[in-house]
Amino acid sequence: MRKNNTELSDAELEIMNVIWDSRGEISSAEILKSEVCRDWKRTTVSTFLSRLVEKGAVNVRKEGAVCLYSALLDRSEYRQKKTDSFIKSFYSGSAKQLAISLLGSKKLSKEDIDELRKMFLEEE
Amino acid sequence: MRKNNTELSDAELEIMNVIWDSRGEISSAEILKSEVCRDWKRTTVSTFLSRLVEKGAVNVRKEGAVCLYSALLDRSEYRQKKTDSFIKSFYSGSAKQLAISLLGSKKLSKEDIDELRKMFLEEE
DNA sequence: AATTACAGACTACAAATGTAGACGTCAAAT
DNA sequence: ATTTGACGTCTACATTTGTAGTCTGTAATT
Repeated sequence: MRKNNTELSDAELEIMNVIWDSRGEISSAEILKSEVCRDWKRTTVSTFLSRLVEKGAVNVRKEGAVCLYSALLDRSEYRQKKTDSFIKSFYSGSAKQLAISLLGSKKLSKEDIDELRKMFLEEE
Repeated sequence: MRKNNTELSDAELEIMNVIWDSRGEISSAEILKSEVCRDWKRTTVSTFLSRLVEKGAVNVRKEGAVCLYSALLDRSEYRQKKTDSFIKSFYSGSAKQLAISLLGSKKLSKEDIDELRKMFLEEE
């Protein structure tokens, strides 16, 4: 997996998530079948795929008439990078503020909070 | 403050943050002086401002020859919306996963973690 | 072999975005 | 009053992004 400064558009990221989820190689037919692609035409998805390849985020291998795609861009690395810039843009760079916001947002269940608290306790 | 479906570009958001930070009215001269605008030409910033007004995110009032800008878009609301979609895009919709990632990311100091743990305890 | 059904490549095009020059104007300094 | 300087508006343009049609070749079907 390489470390680069790729930037993905929203649509590209959605496709990328499908590829990442596949862990390995996935055909465009498979990708097409995924939920996220429901509202896109075949050729639209193809365009996104080509752009992902252009950007070096994805590798393509031809198997007969079909193309098989696999991720080159590292998921955690990219996620981390985007999380950092997200925090910078929306929480003045304060991860703590984001954490507080999550806590107040009702997006965490009682169990989540309980589990997280335990993790927080181990963090000493 | 209105509730709408405004979407801001990266550059627009940076300007918007300056306006939000000002709490009230701010002139373009002031905005220009801010750190984020360091690498932009005056007219570039002006363009962003116009677009923010077009999008209904910002109100403009003329005071003599100068324009004074103030936020119409609600900051917390927008932040919350973007946080939700961020979590969806990068953490499969799991706020917990994001929280865990924050914990592991070294972006929280010991004190932060301590404080957060206390907040977590109150959350029962 | 001829036909049909996919799948990949190429081309196109509008909207959004980043970037900024040119021009006009109002206010301040001379 | 004239000049200078700051600021606002308008226009422009390249790039990126979303969206997809068409053309072409291969694969499966009859």
